[in-house]
Amino acid sequence: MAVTLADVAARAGVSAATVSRVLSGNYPVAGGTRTRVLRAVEELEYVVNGPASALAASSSDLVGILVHDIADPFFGIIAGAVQSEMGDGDGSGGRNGRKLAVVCNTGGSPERELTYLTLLQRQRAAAVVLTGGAVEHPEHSPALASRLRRLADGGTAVVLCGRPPLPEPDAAPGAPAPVPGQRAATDEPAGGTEGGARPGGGVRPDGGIRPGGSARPEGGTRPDGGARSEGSGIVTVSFDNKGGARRLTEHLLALGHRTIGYVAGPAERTTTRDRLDGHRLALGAHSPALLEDAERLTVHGGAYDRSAGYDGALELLRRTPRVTAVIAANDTVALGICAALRDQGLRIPEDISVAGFDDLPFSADAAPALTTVRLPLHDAGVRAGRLALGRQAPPPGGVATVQAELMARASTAPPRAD
Amino acid sequence: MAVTLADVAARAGVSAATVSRVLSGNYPVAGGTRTRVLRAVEELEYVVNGPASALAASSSDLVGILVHDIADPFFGIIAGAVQSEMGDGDGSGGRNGRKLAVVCNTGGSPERELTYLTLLQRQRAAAVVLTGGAVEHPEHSPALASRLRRLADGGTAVVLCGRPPLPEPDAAPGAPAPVPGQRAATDEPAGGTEGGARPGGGVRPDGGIRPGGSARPEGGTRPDGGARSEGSGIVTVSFDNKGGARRLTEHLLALGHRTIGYVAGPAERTTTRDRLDGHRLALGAHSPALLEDAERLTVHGGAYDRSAGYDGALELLRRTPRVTAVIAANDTVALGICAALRDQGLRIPEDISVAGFDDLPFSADAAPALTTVRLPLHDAGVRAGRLALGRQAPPPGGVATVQAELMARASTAPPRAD
DNA sequence: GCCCGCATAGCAAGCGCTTTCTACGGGTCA
DNA sequence: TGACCCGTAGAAAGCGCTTGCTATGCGGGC
Repeated sequence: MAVTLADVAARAGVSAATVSRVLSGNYPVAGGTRTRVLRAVEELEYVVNGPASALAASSSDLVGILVHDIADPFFGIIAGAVQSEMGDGDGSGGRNGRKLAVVCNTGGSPERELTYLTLLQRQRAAAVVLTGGAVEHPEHSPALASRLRRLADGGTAVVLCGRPPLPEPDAAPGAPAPVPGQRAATDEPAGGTEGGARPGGGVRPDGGIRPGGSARPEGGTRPDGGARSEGSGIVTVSFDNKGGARRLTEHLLALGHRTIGYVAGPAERTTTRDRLDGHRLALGAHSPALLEDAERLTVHGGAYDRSAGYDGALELLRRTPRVTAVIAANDTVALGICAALRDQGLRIPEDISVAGFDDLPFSADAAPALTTVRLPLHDAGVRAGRLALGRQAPPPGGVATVQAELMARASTAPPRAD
Repeated sequence: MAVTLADVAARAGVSAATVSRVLSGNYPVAGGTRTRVLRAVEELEYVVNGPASALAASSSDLVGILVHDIADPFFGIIAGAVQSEMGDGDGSGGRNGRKLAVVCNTGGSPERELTYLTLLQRQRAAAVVLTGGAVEHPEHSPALASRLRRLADGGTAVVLCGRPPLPEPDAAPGAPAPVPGQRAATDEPAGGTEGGARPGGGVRPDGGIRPGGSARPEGGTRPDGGARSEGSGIVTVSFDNKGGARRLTEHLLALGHRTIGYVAGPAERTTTRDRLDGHRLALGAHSPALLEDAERLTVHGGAYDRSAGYDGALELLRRTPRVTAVIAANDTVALGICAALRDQGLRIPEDISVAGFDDLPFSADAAPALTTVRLPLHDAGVRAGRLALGRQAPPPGGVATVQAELMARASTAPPRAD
């Protein structure tokens, strides 16, 4: 670990400053000098000290990706896509060439989500991408929103992918503390402290002055500067869960189903709610009567996993043996449902239809191939990645919505005619 | 971002040093002072500056987990397990409480693997866990080994999970030649490597002073302290791919199959080779004649994914229409094989048996339920995580092997009697 | 009653890098 | 020919935190 900038400088016969400049490539350095430095770097196998560099530059090349369940391909696909955008897209090769995109597994726990966010904030991450539905909780949601805004204020790009945009920080603008109960601007000294503590006054390159409550992180010093522009600097790539769910249910209705079970995900997830909303929208549009039964035909699982589907299907069958179709919270749940149904001696789709959501890779291979709703997860991830890096202009209003497409396959068919 | 240690110190009416000590909890601080500091931290919503802290302490709480394909549950499960071990196991809440475990997606590319390793080295990561089979390449392997050893020398714990241990750094690969004296430490317990690697000698904070001695078992302030001991400080949790594959083939042989196709993974992965070895071992043990056919009955896919299975199965069928069973590189590939077979009008297992490997969650839900070999991925990940943090003593010889268990299910049956 | 030692807290010196600001040589424009 | 400017490189001041060493206050042993 010993080899430092100074070592390289000595070897190349230049000053540390020059080496630094060669490495970051944002300052003119004569060709010969550059070559000499590069060779010294090579010979000494010099590797920049990230922390030191981050400290001095008050920025880092860490990008955090938060996922609910890393073992779930849904998140894996998104995360992989985001990560694929982190390379040095501009081929500059400079220090800002490559970001260290890291994925953090929250396990669906709001606390861990917050913990990771703190860790990321501690590292002064360049960007944070939160994937998957948000957890709606009267206590957690405001805490999360406030932490995200604090991050954004600190210059970290925040992107939400697969969840609804943050609610407006209602009331009094100008204060970074958006949440009512949240210690109102108590510590507003922040600005003052800064000024006072620093004898050097205006030396601070970025945050130093920042007049008023301008939420916008500093302008050009740091690469991500210009791109984000919406109020909070928090952009969203949301999924059309509602529309997709609606189309799926319409498909089932069109096939003739009238008693449609629904094995939903955890009630507090926005994804769960949105999909359910879409489902009921379709039901209601078809006939109010159907809507009345909806409640009874809905079972909430504790997670988006296989066993939730298995158990949910059993419960559904117990409550309403005559269901002719079951919609799952997602494809994984659908697989569990299929298993349960088969164990009960029911054939799919002859005796009962099953539909999933997401169109994960394995869905087309299920037997029978699963009818589902395709979400362009990869594309969404790519987009989120670009947004995070400021390589793409944020969508108007800061929110982009990606569409969901019905994939009608073999697991759904008209109900038996008996 | 403005609030610094100094701000907190000012607010609490103490010095920055004291605040630092309260936060890291490795130095006696009077109760009242501690409370005051903690309150100030609370009020100012202070968040440590990671880079600064890492720079000063020359250590960080980053732990990198490298995976080939983040969208593949195989890796997701391992990574999730590793990550689950990163919490503050001792509940100390101190700075060393929580590590930022991040997963990096190499996409199976050796270059990206190296790139990530550099990035991690740059961050002075506390540990690095490499998961999944290694890529065997005359150029890449030495480069990787050398980089890993450099990491280890720099104090980063390196754990290999699911791949064979690093070969001995045998003589004379002229290159930036890794560490001459290093190997000697093999028989040397603990201290050797550690002490030698640190020119600064007594500077290391470790056991340093720690007055008061809050009887914490873990190796001192800095985690990796004494735990790793094998020569290079690189430990391995390897999978018994060979044994598992062997048992799987034996199962098929016992059922009566004699023409067994094999859709393998990319040829250069150690996982591929090991599984194939196990397969052929079983074949050879049964009858040399079978071994002769093995070559012709093996198809290599370009990846461990569904389409490799689909295409591989088709190719196999083309070459040898009379195969009665097909073994897949892993479960995902098996699914692709099943799809192809079904598309060809073959029934599983009546017409042809199919077996996978890994026993991923969806395998039990496939139709028919997939016969496969179960690898305790979660356990292995947990173990790797503990090893990485030095929370668990390294296994003798630095290598632990986890066993594979045959899961005979419905996708395999005796061959048709025609 | 004095001195020693212990428990606490502060001082200040860095950690390795970035980034002004300054220095300097040579070419250019009057 | 002299004042300037441009292109380069170096000196040095931090970035915010950790930690060895030092200072202070107090209780107890002789």
